[in-house]
Amino acid sequence: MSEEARKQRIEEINQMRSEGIEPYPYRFEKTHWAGQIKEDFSGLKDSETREDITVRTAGRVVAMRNHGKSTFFVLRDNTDRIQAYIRLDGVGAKKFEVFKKYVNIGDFVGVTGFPFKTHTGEISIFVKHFEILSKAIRMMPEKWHGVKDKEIIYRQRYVEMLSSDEALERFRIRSELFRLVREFLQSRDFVEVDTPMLHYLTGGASARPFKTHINVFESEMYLRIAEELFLKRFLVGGFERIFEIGKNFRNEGVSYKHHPEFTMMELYWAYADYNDIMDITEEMINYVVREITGSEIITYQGKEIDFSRPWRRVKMASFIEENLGVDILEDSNDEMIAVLKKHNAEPDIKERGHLIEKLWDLVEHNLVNPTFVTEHPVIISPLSKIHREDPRVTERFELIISSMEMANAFSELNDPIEQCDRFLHQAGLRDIGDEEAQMMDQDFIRALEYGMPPTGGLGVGWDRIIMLVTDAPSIRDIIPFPLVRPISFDEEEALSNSEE
RNA sequence: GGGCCGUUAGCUCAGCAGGCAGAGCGAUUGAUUCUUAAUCAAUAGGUUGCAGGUUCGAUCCCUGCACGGCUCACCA
Repeated sequence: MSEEARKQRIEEINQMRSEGIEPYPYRFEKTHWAGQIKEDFSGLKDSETREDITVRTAGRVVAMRNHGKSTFFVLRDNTDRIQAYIRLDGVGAKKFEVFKKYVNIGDFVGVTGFPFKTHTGEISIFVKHFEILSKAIRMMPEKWHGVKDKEIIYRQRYVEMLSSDEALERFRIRSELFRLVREFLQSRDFVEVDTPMLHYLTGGASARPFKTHINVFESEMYLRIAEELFLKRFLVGGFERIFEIGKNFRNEGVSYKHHPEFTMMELYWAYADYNDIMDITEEMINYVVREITGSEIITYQGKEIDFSRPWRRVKMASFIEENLGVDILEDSNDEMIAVLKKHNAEPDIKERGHLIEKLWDLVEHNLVNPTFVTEHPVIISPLSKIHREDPRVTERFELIISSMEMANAFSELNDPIEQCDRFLHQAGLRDIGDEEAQMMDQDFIRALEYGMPPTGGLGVGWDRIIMLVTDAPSIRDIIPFPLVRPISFDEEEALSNSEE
């Protein structure tokens, strides 16, 4: 039937044109948003009209209640919904017929009229003129349950958005969050820069990259897994406070907190160290959360998360030792393997760094409130400076909230000789089959040889913060168009049903 | 990749110990000039995800596949 309904709509459109009505006109001038009208005229008394005022607004028709010679319908725009009231003696018999015949739920309509409040107290527009602005030929989802099918929600996000104010709000918050982050950083003299997404070498993180190929240079390329190494070249060049917000790509698993394409922000602050970065991270995330949710304490998936400062700080080695009784700084690999075996979490590669990462994974889920985990061993931190007081660890922290790693930061290693050694160690890992180990980047070393100021750097996975502030259970819920398994359009149409 | 669950009308969902496939919304037609999940009357709408098997007969039982969700593994 949907197919039949669609054909009927197409037939209607032809009919409209034959009557000289354009179903897809070019523009409409709004004087008010729906939300504005509600706000501006909230003071009206029931049944009060303001015929002296003319408002013009437009949106999608999301509800229609026909009464014969009058009709109530609801327009939804990007601010709110507003009720409109059209009646025969308001627009004339001819136009009223056009409305009844051609305006359906789902169409975009522009109206001109005056504001009034109904007997029952709803601010509405009394329609004097209306224009059909765009005809929809597919049927809208169910009006109060909306779309629940995850398949439609992820593959046809526009359908979720057009039928769910909550979905619209979720993505509005996403945008608002990045606006707040920029505002926060710009007010502290950080400059937004951008670096390439196509790399000949991957670095700055441990992850498997997506491979691609560039025809002009007949060379293999990778989509970036981090911004880090290019941003540091900015520091060599003379920038002192920079940040970049952009997509990174990691050719790895998908889970509620992992998505192959995600939005990362990196920030570099010359003459600062990881303690300064910890402070600014705390301040920035606390600010963003407060601005968006209005509170320092939020509920995420039924759990309370308290963002009030200062945040807890724990040393990685102490935290692991407290929870698992193994010392990642002093105990032997065999001792660590024994503990991992007990938890059935032995990694494939029995190299010390991997063992430490594995042990960490076992305890990470114990952290709900924002917690800085600090002083990571040197072996798993190839881009961090050695700790000024303990040569076994680095000046590094990760921020954990709700068992998710939200940020990673360190006093950036700027000693070119040592950086070269660290890369060599990573290269050794690649040789023993670690596809995630970093590649030697000789141009980056060369850049460091020209001198980079002491610098604190930070990476934040904002997608996950957005999950928290929107109470979204999965990262796919806050990425507007998440990656989905490809299926042919025919199959997809079979799912949403319709078509040819 | 493993385990569990799911896929029925455009949407949200029922259903059947194997026996002509249902409701609400939405759509169409009609009535209705203050409704708001409007109301009332009528109509249309389905290869029950796909392919096999068992059976007189399968939406239902079995197998395989596709897609999705959760979870474990993997992974910042």
